[in-house]
Amino acid sequence: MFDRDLAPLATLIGDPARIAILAALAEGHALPAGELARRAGVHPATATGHLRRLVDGGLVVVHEQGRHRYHRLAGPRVAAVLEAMAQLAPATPVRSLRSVRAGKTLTEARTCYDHLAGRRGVELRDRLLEAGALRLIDDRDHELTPTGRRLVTVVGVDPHPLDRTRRVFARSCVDWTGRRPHLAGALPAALTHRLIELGWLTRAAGRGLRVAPDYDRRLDAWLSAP
Amino acid sequence: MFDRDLAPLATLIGDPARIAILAALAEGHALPAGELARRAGVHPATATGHLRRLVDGGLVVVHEQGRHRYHRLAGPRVAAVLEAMAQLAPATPVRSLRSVRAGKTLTEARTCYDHLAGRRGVELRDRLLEAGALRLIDDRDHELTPTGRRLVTVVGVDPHPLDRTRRVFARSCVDWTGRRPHLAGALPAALTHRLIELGWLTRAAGRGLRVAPDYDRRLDAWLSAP
DNA sequence: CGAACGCTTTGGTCCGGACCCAACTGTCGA
DNA sequence: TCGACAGTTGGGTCCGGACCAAAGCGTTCG
Repeated sequence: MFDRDLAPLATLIGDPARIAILAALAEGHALPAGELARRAGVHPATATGHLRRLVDGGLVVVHEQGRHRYHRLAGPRVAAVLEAMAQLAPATPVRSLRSVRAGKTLTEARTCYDHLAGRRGVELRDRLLEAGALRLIDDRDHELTPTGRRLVTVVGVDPHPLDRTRRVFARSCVDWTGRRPHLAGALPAALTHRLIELGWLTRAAGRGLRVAPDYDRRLDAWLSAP
Repeated sequence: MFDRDLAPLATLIGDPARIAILAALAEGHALPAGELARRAGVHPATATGHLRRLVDGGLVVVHEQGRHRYHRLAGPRVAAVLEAMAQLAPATPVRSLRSVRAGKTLTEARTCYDHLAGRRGVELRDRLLEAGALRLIDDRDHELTPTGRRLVTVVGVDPHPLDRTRRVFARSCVDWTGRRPHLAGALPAALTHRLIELGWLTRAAGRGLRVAPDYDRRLDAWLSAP
C-alpha cells in the first residue's frame, strides 16, 4: 500500500509558494501564472519555476491561450490530497457545523468571480443548450440563438449591451469540482446578477449561493416559456 | 474551504526523511526511533530531530516505554493524507484489481510482525477476554486464566514454554486502522502460527492474511468448548 | 556496580534550492 | 509597426535546514 515512493511528491508539495499555488487552484478555477504569483507572494519569475515543477510533477495542467497560461489542478486526486491536508492543517479537530454546511452549499452553487458555478452552474448551461437558447460556435464559445435572446429578455436581461462589451460573451469554464463546464463571461454574469435580484438565488457566506426552494420550478417554467 | 494555511503542514511533510518516517508509520504499528532512523536512512540524531518536529506538528504521537520511544501516527486524518498521496504518487493512474483486493484483505486481517492484526486481530482479543481466557493485569498486559490455558491447549498451543521466554506475553498493540487494540507478544504469535497451521488463516501477499470461509464457525466452536 | 544500549542534545559544516534582477520571446490592440 | 503586457530564461546571491560526530542521559541487564 505504501511501497510507493512518496518523497518526490512530498518535496514537490512541501514548499510555501507551491502549496499556496495549489491551494489557490484548489478553489476550483483555472488561473493565469501572474495571478498565481501574486497570490503566492512571489516574483513572476519564481512562480514560473514553481509552475514548471508542478506541471512536470503532474499536479497541475496548463492551458495556453494567447499570451496567458491558465493553470488548473490535474485532477480530483490532487484535490483529494489538498482536501485531506486541509482537514488536518490547523489543530482544530472539529469543523463547525456552519463550515460543513457552507462546504455543501459551495459544491451545490457558488459564484466563480461573478457568475454561477458549482452543480447549478453546470445545470444552467445544460438547460440553456437543451432549450435551444445557446449554441456552441467553437469548442468553447457560445452565442445566443433568437430563442435565447427572447428567453433572457423574458427573465429581465437585455442582451444588447452585452454584445457591445469587450468581454467574452459566454465561454465554457471547467473546474475540478464538477467535471463538466459551466459558463463564464458577460452573459452568465448578467444572468446570475438578475437571478439574484429575482430571489432565485441568494448570496451566502463568501462565494456561496443559496438556491431558492422553488428554483427548479421557476427554471422549468422559464425555459418552457413559449 | 482552503482558507487554512497549509504551508506549515506542507513543509513538515515535504522532506524525504520525514515522509519516509511517516510512510513507515502508515504501515500501522508503532515503531521505536532507531528503527525509524534505519528505515529513513539517516543518523539517529537526525531522526530525533525529525521526530520532534513531527510530534510538535501533531502528526505523530510518542509512547515512552523504558529506554524505547515508540511512535505512531497521530490519527486517521494523518493516515488519510498519506493515503491520498499514495493514490497520486506514481503516474500509474489505474490500480490493479489485485492490489485493490489486497488492500481490503489488509484491513480485514494481516500480520503485525508475527501476530494477527487488523479487524480480526481486534476481534480475537475481544473474544478471548469475553470468554474469560484472558485477564488484564495492568493497563496493557494480559495473562492467561486457567480457562485460557485449557483453551489454547485444546487448539494445539502449549502455554508452558511461552512463560519461560523473555518476550512480552500478551500486550495491547494499537494501530490506526482500527481504533481498538489487538494483541502482540509471545502468546498471540504462537496462536497466530497455529491458526495458520490449522488452515483457519492462510498467508496472502505481503503481510496479508486470508480468512477461511468457516473461520467464524470454528472460532465460535473453539471458544464455547467446555 | 559497570557495561551495553537507545535516544537526545549540542555544535558545526555544507549544499540544495528559493529568490529576484534583467534581458528576452511571444501576443494583443491601436 | 509600435508599445504595452504576460510569461519565460539565464545568472548570481544567499539562507534555511538537513546532516553527522561526539558527548550526555536514563534504562536494562549481567
